[in-house]
Amino acid sequence: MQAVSKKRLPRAVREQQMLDAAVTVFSRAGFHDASMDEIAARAGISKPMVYAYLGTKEELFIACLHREGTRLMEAIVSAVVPQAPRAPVGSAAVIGDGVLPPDEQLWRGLRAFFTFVGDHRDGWSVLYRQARGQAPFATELAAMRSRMVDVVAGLLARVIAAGGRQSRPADVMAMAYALVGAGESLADWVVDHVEESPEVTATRLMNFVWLGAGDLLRGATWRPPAGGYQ
Amino acid sequence: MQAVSKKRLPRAVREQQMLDAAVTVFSRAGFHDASMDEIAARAGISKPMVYAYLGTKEELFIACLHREGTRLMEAIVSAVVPQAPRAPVGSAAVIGDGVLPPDEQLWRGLRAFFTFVGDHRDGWSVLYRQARGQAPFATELAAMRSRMVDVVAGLLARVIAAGGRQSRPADVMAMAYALVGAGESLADWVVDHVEESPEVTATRLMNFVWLGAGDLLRGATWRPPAGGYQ
DNA sequence: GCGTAACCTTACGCGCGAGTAGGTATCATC
DNA sequence: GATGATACCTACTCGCGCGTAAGGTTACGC
Repeated sequence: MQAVSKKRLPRAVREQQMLDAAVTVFSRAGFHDASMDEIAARAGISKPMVYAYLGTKEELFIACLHREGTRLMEAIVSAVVPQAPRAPVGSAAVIGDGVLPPDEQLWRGLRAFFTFVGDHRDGWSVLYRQARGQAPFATELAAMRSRMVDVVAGLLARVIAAGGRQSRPADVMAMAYALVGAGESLADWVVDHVEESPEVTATRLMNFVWLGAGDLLRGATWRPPAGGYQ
Repeated sequence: MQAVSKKRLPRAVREQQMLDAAVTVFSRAGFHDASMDEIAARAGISKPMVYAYLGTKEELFIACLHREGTRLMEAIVSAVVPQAPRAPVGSAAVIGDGVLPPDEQLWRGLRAFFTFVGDHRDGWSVLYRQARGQAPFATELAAMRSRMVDVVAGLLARVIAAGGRQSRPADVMAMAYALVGAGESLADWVVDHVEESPEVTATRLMNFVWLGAGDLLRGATWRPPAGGYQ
């Protein structure tokens, strides 16, 4: 028999096991259709333990959200910033003063992002498919998302400044939103298409975005024909 | 008293009232936390009626999904195609043979899209915030989304062909995915920021996308530096 | 004016799953 | 080898809300 980990384990270890199980189950079933019993079973533990360590179902979900979100952020930041990051994760300053040229920063960020999604499909699902919508979590997620957007917007602003041009904050913000959205959408694509490599996906988006951004930053502007489209 | 619609109403009318109520409630509470009683109450009717007309909670939600999705599609198609559309909604052929130049088509589509979202915030929420994730609806939504992507991809392909260039389908598809994702993301922005006009948002995205696409279609390509980034 | 079909109601059954009470085994340590 | 603490369990309660049974009431055909 040699039972598999029938031993008692310290709290910290069990908590991670529970979170692993929870992420898996939540990502498959969604918040409501996931049962605490199933999560407990998959973690090789009984239900009251989950309540003792991680609290309510809602608190458990938020814990998942936090862990996965932090991991994602860390993966991206440590890819973009050459040395080990010292400043707190998510602060725009970390990236703002990086020594790498902006296009390389962007590409590294994208590659890290798609790599993370490819390696943590379940985590990604929990974050961006489940948390959307459900009232208590939406705000939590929105906060994380807006950290992402700020980082990207900071990067774009820096590119623009480097080109010696002016830019209205609202425009930069919109660009950042669009870029983040494009990334999320392609991430979904990556989740469902195992064969696509993160590198290729990152390069594709980089092309799409950078060349667009390039033109914009050089001052080019598309606009409706003078008469307006009806 | 002159009771407000205490009268009996024909089925078709009641069904629409129920769907209106359902969309509102679902969008606020999410699928699971919405109660059939509340939906019935808001529709000014009692619960068994809902079951009699629209069936199960799940079926009701799908009905909402269909109605809102169809409306969105129709809004876009009828904006892009000059005359009243005759071909079935969502078929790529409707757009493929349009007489308008591609940039105008794209801009009209985007404007119609953001206008719809601005005017039907609840409907949009139901579609893209709730249906994501929940197993039974995800496929339903994915189908609609992929119709959108196909339409956009068709448009892009047409642009490329018009420029006399070749393109690999996978690249076009990825571009379409990115564009749709960017649109969705900006749509969320629009939902939460009432002050932003659909026109402005559409123009912003158009700039971002078209200038990017323009470069790409002219054969420009961004690529990592020869040595590769580490 | 009467049958009948469609509209609409009140009032309930019942399963499912979140959360808990209360108890047992193992470890650490002195 | 007692004492405390921490890891862990079985077996329950209980509320919530989906879905329905059974019965009233209005409109319309003839």
